[in-house]
Amino acid sequence: MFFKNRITRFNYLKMVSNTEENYLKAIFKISEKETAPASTNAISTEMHTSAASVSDMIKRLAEKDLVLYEKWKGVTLTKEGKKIATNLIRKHRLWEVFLVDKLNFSWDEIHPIAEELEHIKSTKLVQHLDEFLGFPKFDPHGDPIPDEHGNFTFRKQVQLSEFKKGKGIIIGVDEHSTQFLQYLDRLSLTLGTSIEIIEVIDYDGSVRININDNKEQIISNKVAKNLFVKPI
Amino acid sequence: MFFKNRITRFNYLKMVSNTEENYLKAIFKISEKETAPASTNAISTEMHTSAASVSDMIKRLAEKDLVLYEKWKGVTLTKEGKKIATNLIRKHRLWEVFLVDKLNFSWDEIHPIAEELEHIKSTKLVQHLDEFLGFPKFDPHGDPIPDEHGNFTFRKQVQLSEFKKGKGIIIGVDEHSTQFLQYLDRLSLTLGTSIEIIEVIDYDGSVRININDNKEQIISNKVAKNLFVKPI
DNA sequence: AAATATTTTTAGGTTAGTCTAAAAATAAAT
DNA sequence: ATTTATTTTTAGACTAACCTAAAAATATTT
Ligand SMILES: [Mn+2]
Ligand SMILES: [Mn+2]
Ligand SMILES: [Mn+2]
Ligand SMILES: [Mn+2]
Repeated sequence: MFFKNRITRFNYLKMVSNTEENYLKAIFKISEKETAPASTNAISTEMHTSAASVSDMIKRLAEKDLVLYEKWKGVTLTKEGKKIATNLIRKHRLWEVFLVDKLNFSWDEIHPIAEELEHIKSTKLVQHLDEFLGFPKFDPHGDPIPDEHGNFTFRKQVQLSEFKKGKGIIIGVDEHSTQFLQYLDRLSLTLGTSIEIIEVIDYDGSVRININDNKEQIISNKVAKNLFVKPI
Repeated sequence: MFFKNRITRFNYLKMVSNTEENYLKAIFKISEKETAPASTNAISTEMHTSAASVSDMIKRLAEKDLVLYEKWKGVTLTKEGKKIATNLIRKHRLWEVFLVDKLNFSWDEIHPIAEELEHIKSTKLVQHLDEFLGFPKFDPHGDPIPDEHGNFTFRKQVQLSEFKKGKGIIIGVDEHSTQFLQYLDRLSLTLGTSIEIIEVIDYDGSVRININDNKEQIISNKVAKNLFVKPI
């Protein structure tokens, strides 16, 4: 194959498959929670593949300078790898906004579709989509949408389970399963809902709350742990 | 692998890859122009793959009952294969409408993006997209968008090169290359433009036309062949 | 410190989708 | 009717992405 210029050749060599993108995203997500390098096992759990497959893939990614890898010592993303991962997350979350805001999907059914849409390659498409959506900073689950440079908007948020007293507004969820999100709908615990803590029950960590100043409700510790709240 | 019910098992067996979808679409397109079964060579040209690869793939598609195939005799789509192909075309053209109408792309840059988007699987997504776009019947190139049953809207159209006298409106193009479409933009020959034939030049089949009743222009026979016109 | 358990890597194999080269069948030309 | 050209199929090989089973390294218990 012949290349007219260095840039084309460079891009060709850096060509990344959908699968490789997914691995990079998995490593990024693991690195968000842990400071240590991502372990083979952690990646294999996230990707639902065998540890052997992960070892294989890690080598390919290291070969392409997308991760730093030393045998037995786990893996970290390079600048280039991180860029691909955050861009994938950016696309995923923008498409989720599109599905909810424009196509009237509900927040519990969008994730698997965005999982496909995130791999569409055109950068112009992403820019136009971003503009069409009004440059949203958060997705329908309250997760921040990185900008084109990979910078996330931070905001102070607390797990409801750690929120001992006072009022707050639900601004995010830490679990994205359909089951959990539909249960939240049933409890009217959607994003933007205001919550007041009435009582934290010592016995099991359940929380008695007042929703939108008009309905009292007890929610389990597990639910409380998966809700992010902004104190007001 | 264990299946709880017949339907799941059925769908699993009928699982079709992106590549298989692309082959089915190629066969469909060939069959639109020719009544005879699609030849291996025709498919290999359309798919930019070797004839050997096509022979291989054809066997797999026949195994899945998506095409009828007899060695040396070419291939035709089964009902099931045709359904997959038309659905793919439906998705492709709906996404093209989305890109132009909602994201302000121009008609010459949308095809390769739609080539990726057409493989997104959710049928609910297609329904919602269709509704969001106002149930369009034609895409930005004037090609008909099949409905969910695979039925195309037909309309009478003539190649401009066959249109000897009188007035008409441009309603479609037979070539979708960026180069051709950008050239049409330069000539102001976009969809909806009215055209009057002034003269057909015997020597090389060029056509002298009047565009929107205000500009005379000579266009080559090659351009005229690739423009579809509705007489008025 | 040894024994045991866990994690990670290697070895070897599979499938989808591609290729080139060569053989077989069909079509066209003499 | 032969010969020649074209088309199609087969044979054999390659890569990406997966797998299981076994070996090697590291971590945890006793
Ligand atoms: Mn998601
Ligand atoms: Mn999300
Ligand atoms: Mn197109
Ligand atoms: Mn089109």
